[in-house]
Amino acid sequence: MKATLKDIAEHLNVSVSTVSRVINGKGRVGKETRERVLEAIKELNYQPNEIARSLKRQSSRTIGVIVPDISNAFYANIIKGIEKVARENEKSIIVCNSDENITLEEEYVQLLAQKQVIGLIVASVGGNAEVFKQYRQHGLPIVFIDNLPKIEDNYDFVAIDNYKASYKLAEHLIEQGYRKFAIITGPLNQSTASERQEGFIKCLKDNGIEINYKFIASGEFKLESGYSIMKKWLKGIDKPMALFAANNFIAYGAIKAINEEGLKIPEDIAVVCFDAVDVTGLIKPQITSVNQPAFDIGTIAANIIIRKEKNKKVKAYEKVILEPDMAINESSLLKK
Amino acid sequence: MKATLKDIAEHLNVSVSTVSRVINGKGRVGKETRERVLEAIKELNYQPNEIARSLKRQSSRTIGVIVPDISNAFYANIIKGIEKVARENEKSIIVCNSDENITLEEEYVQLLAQKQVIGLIVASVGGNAEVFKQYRQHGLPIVFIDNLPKIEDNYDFVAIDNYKASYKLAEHLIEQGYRKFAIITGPLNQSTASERQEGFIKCLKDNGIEINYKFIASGEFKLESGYSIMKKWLKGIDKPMALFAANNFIAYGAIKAINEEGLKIPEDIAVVCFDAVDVTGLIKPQITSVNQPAFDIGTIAANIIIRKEKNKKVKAYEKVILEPDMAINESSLLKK
DNA sequence: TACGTTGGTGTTAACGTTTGCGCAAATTGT
DNA sequence: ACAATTTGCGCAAACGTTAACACCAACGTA
Repeated sequence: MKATLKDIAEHLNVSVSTVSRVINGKGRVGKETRERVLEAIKELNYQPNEIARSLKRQSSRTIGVIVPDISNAFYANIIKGIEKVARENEKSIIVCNSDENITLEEEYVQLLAQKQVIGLIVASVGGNAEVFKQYRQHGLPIVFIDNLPKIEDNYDFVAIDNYKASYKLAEHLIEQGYRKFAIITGPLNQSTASERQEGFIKCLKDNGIEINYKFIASGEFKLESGYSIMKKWLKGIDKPMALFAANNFIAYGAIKAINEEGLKIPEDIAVVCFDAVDVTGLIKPQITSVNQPAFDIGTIAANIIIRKEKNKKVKAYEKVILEPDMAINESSLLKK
Repeated sequence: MKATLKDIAEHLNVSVSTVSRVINGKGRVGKETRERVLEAIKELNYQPNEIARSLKRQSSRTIGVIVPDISNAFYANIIKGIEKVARENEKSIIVCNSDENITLEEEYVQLLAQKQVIGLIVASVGGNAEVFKQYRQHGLPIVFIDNLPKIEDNYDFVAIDNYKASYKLAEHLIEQGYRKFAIITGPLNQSTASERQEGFIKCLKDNGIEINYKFIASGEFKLESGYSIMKKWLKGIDKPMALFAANNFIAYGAIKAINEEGLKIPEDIAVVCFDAVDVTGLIKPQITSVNQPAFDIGTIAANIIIRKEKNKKVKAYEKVILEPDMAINESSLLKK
């Protein structure tokens, strides 16, 4: 059906290697032959078989990417960043959705390894990196983004400074006059959840503010978690005055609960979180949020992979921690 | 570095084919040998080279997907649907972002064809399907989703009935008492844009409502288009009373303009559109919208590919037009 | 005349699999 | 006890490429 090198070669009565040389522009080929080959390629609509090439070259020219949720704009933008760098370097990417599921994530790691990807970029939902260990040992470069699983030896990692970012959010709330705080984080085995919580608490301690442990909860990074936890708290007599949600979905859920209880943001209760970028511009209230440079995280991670593949012998590990950027909005602004 | 069949074979003093047979569970292998092989596979952490397999099998077990924008939740959900079916059938997917760019789209088609995908699912941004023609001829199954490029012969296609959906939106607005309409669509060479416009206009005509052509504009499917076009209209003395935006981003932009001009939705002007699903639940006003079953579109499209690959001889083409589903919200509700 | 050079091309061996074929040994049936 | 069958396994070809190597012809140079 599809034309192969052999078809072209036979069609022109030359050898396959001659055709191959024309296509790759390597080695010598007579001018006239070259033109005849080029013509035949067009005529037969020849497309090189990338699978065969990959096998021969021992490189798939493909980067594997695993994220928890592709429909989350944060991850979608990371993917776009990766894709840009990949394109520039004539690589392509395979994206897998772990659906926040550690088992699925592991399956995908295996799948991608079998597909001989040149490297893996993973926003892992796992707490440790045991699974990744053996693949690394066998020479598969792995770059973690966003969440950093615990692992003994070195690793490549790209993320923002979650600790510092949360610290700054707390500072902002204190400055606005809030004193009674609540925290809803994600699964604490994920560094994104634990570091954000720790940074926030540290700031409270540094400012001599009492930590109210009954208003610290760990759920999933999902709307439902934010909603149900906040709902429960608001049913009590003692209510928090300012909420720190560890990601956007938790915040959305919490705000929904707050609205339902008829409370006002930010007068009755303030809300701050991570990653609440609003492409529509229509979300009310606009939320104070640390906005991660998702696209950049993607490009940086991809560049690490590219560099590693060019330089296979060098076994250096890069840890890139970006400065957080905070957008202050009405959800936490008491003073004008 | 990585272990191959040969490594295992040598390690055990058996032939490669024996090892291969154990792995694939095909052909006869003695019980004891099988166990020894299985053990060695674990010990050496053998992972089958999927590239070599694909070459030999003449199938990459991979579905290619091209969408205009992965960070649009609509496409992200389509991808999730495709991925689900792919997983169930032991296939994987490669997702490409055409960025609403027809040139990039064509590049990706070629790339995916070279990667020997078993089929292509494309939400094309092009007006015609010339590029796809030759690939189809060479036996590559192609399923169009969402937008249907013009093409002479048959094709596989999955989408909702855009014409009918827009007709229903118009009906709803008329029923609410609106009489002066504006339309902002996307590029008219895309069926998604033209059909939506036509369906809406047809309903107006059927109801004897005058078409105000100065309030019909075609831009891009982007926020900026909705914003600038609406802004211009609102600067005039004669203003429309109800807007039909052909997709969510156009609507967001238009609403931004409406808000800036201090007009009230839906009292001064109503807004309806396509695909304004709000995962946050916080967008104000909540928009009346035709919500496409994105996930289903994905699963259906993927199933078509799967079927085609099982049944290569059969050359049937499927056209699946789903019934539209409309969510009526405050952005168009005058009466209580 | 002979000899290096170089341009153009074909031959061949890989890359890691899968699989049809064949052969010897083991098992079964008569 | 001998044929017929079954079982277990190796051999080798193939999938579509690439690239090291070798070869021949034509040419320039000593």
